[in-house]
Amino acid sequence: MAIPPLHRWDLSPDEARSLQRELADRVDTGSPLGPCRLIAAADVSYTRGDDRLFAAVVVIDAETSELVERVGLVERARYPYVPGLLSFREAPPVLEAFGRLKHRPDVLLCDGQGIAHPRRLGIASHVGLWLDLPTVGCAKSLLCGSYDEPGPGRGDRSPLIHRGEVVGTVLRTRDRISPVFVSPGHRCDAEGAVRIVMETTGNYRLCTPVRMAHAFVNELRRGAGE
DNA sequence: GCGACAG
DNA sequence: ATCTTGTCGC
Repeated sequence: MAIPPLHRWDLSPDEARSLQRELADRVDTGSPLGPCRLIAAADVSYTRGDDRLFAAVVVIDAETSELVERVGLVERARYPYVPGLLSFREAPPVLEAFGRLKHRPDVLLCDGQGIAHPRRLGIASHVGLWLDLPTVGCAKSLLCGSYDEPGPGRGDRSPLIHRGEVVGTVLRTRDRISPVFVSPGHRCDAEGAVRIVMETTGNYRLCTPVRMAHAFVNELRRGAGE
């Protein structure tokens, strides 16, 4: 099924930021996340010398934790990395890869922020709007906002606040390990975002779907060049 | 003006 | 993200 284009991607940084403010109004972070049988995750990696970009989307069966399907691709980066504009660089290839899936996942976990973004449109939210699919932002580091250090145990959390708003959750996925930054992408609330991440996290800091996407994307780099 | 800044 | 050596710990 083809993805209906929401907008162009070749925008100047100023135009991109303006568009983010408009799109942010369409993001739904009030709906609870329903049952998730098929969980997808996306990740992107680059090579150093050239401008090649590798993207991957994996689909995992929530019950068995087994890989159901995966799609990977290589293409030229068309946008530079600009803090706050990550989706303009990574979303296009992720959407392309997602579009080649045979299955329709119940949720997509993205490596990056959801609404925990200066203009409330991190890559997870942006991709969620394009796909009209529940998405969750799973970032390894902070982009904006402040928080109190969460407790030391797995499951301990602390709200991430930006300009007086709760934009996400700083979540400890493993005892005594640095927390991750979870935020709703689209069609999902804060509770649902934390729930899906906790349910898919094993003995590693990052949840299984994201780890599998990361492993696959690196596997692609190996067999396609570097 | 200064510092911060997902991947 | 990528580069890069050793090192601490299960």
